[in-house]
Amino acid sequence: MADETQDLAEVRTEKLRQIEALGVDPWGGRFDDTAPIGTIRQLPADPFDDAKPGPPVRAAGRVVRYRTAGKLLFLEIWDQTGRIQLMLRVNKLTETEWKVAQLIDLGDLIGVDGEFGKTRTGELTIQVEKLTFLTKSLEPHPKDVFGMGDLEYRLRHRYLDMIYTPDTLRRAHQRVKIIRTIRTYLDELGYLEVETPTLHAIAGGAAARPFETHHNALDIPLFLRIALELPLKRLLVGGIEKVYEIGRVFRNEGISPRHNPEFTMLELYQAYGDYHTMMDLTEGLIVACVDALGGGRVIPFGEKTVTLEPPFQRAKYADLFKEHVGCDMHDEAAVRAAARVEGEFQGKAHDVLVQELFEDVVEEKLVGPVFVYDYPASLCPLTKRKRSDPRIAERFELYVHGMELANAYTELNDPVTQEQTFRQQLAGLPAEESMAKMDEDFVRALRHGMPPAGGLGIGIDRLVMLLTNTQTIRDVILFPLLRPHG
RNA sequence: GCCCCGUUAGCUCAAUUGGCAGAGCAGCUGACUCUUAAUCAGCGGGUUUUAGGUUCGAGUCCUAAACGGGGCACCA
Repeated sequence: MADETQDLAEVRTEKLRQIEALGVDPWGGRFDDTAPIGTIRQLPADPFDDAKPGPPVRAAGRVVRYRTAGKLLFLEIWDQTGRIQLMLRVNKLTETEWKVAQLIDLGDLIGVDGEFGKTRTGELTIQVEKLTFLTKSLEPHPKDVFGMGDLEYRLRHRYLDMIYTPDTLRRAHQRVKIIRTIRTYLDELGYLEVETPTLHAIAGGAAARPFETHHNALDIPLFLRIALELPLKRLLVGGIEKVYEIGRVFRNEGISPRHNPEFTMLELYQAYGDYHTMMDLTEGLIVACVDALGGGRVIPFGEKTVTLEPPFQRAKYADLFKEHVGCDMHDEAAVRAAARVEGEFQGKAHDVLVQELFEDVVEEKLVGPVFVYDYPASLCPLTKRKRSDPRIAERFELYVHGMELANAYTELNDPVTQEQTFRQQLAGLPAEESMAKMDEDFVRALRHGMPPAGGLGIGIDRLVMLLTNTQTIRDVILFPLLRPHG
């Protein structure tokens, strides 16, 4: 049959026809009451002995190895809890089952009933008494065992990556565990989880280019949200005193190991709190996540190590600036001089230069975890100013190894100041780059009285990167954005 | 948007100075009732990402494009 050149997929299609010809459905069906392979492997295993059969088991999974030995056939099947070897013997199966077994390819899905035990060489094995074919794989799978090398191939075939790169599936499970831990933690503190719109008439709450779309019936432009902030604050006005949302936000910007155009944010707001409230909460939340993963509080991150042991360091922005840049952040002449040394563009507003110096000079030195607090006010249009120093906003960011993990404010609840900062362009920037867009409806909400509050945002993807020792955001998002490819 | 690098069999990778496009795994045929990265014997498998160019001759050199990676810009 194969004396002609045949595509690998054609060979599989031919086997599919042969399975059908044996009266077996190659696409399978309901197969109940299987045990996870990981559970089966925990059962007591004795060498096979027909006089003393081992425990009966039923399993299903994907065939990842196939070895023939004459009238014996060894397979391994995989499910997300593990792998196990199957032993098929010609005299234990029906003629049809044995013929079907000869037509199995790597990647096919099968179900088995049999006896659990050990082979002579000690391998945990199911000796198969009944073989149920569940699904034919018509495409060849990448080779097993050595893993997959090409990142593009892995990303474009994530389902294969999940099967053949164990870390990929492990990270997907850890991500779920982290998010579930966050929900449980906040729920127990009395926070109410809500869902707010992803389609916004004004893309506010952050400074980022939005994705644009259009609603046909209303004939209006709409934007995918770039932040969760403004709807959640309206809920504070409405009386939900502790509120949070975990949701997707969209920013029409560059892609990098730390940026995906759509990513998952946690934002939460607590009435009558402030940014110090949020520091304590952030610390508790992250430690709860670390503990949930069960790998201890000292975790590897790339070549480095992170110690997530509370209390985290807390450092004033101005002090760090003074320490690493070498001058007072409020000293305009000195800041300009320092900026010149760093090659920063002159003519920018003072606070912009301060922030650029901070990002260029200070950030990389922050090992963390460290709460950096008290930011230059003009960079923070949604943040309350310090009563004692209006140049300073009550904001913190949490840094770990130069990565921003969390961002929090004492929320600005003064509608007059809010309207001013919305109208005020950040000096030196054109209108479309303004940090915040005028949202009159939001200001109106504030005018009805928003309680003083603390607010917090955490980039979930980056948190998962940190806690799962992953160096690229593409590997904590199952389907990161790629350019479509034939 | 800019700069640098990569793309060879289903998968992972070789190919010297520009000189016959190869290996392992996977696949196919056969042997084998305890294998396990099985083994043994044999057989197939390629528009070297694409389109041009230079050359007697291009996987290799040149130009452009596609896709990807890293960096920059953007990302308060």
